[in-house]
Amino acid sequence: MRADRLKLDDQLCFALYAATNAVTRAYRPRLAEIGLTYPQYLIMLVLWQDGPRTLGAIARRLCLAQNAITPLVDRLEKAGLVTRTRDPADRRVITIALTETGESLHDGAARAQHEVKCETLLDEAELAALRSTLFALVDRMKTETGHADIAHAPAHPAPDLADGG
Amino acid sequence: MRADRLKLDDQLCFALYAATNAVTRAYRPRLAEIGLTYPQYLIMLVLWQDGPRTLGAIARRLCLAQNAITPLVDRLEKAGLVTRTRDPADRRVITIALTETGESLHDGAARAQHEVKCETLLDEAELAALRSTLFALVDRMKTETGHADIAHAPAHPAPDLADGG
DNA sequence: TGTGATTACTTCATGCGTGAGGATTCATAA
DNA sequence: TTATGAATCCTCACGCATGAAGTAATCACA
Repeated sequence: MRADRLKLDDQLCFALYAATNAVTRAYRPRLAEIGLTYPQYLIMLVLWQDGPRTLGAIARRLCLAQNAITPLVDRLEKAGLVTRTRDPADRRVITIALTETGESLHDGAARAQHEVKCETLLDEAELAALRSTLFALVDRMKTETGHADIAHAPAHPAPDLADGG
Repeated sequence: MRADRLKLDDQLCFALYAATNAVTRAYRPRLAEIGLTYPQYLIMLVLWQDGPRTLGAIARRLCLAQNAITPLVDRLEKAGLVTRTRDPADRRVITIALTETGESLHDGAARAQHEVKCETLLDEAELAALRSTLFALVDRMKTETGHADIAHAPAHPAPDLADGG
């Protein structure tokens, strides 16, 4: 075995992959209680925080391609959590807005988020540090790779020192 | 809008999710050149580093359920990169081993890994720090959640100060 | 006015990760 | 020997992310 051989535990990508899987797995059963999957929860987060948004705006916010969002919104719409409205001024655009039912799920989601945050055993400062390191990495990778669909998304703002599961 | 409202950019989970997606996207076209997807690359990493392993051992190493590994190995086998051998002593067990072709892909993978590592714009110390933070998080989440299939996997060793894309 | 490019969204095929369920094999002990 | 339980792997259905391709509406501009 050569010395310059790749090692799994040296890979940042694997650390990220495993950590993301672990956190998502922690969310799964808790979000299932309020009828959400994890990516659906991310869309709800955008709507809870920002209010009604177009499909493209949601995609850019989550650093995903639009065709990843379409079927998620389909399911949220079927579940009665959001509405799709075509903009009369520009009929290409579709605006996604929360229904009252969708709005009402916020507290249950906040409980799930709090529980997962506690499971990480990280304090607020550690959470904030890790978060900002990761968002900075995301911003660099975004401009480097130049993925057509998401390259022009705005950089992540420096988040304040609160929350974070 | 209430003050205790969930905010997307406060969520560690989203930072992880976005960072993992970004890094995986950076790998995708480079791994495609040698005919691998990203999860297939992870399996190859295990085999390059550890040598022949059972299907269950690979799953535990990658913190995944076995049924996630089966179809990956199917594709690697069809591509002629690995072989499946049933253990004659315990016929439940299937050992996965690299073929010469599979072995020969290491250098191309190392090149992809190096390029992605450079794209992160992190130096070795930063890479190592982030990696160990994330692996520590993984270990805590693993024991907390107690996912049946992966709970008893060995803890990640402290990785040395080399490499890491 | 009309032509071509662009934008916003959708559809489809492919590969992945999860949970539920099943088949085979092995270990243990009544 | 047979029954019980556990271990190992596979199959299937579902939801998600990507790339390629398509549709419809809008914009730029000659």
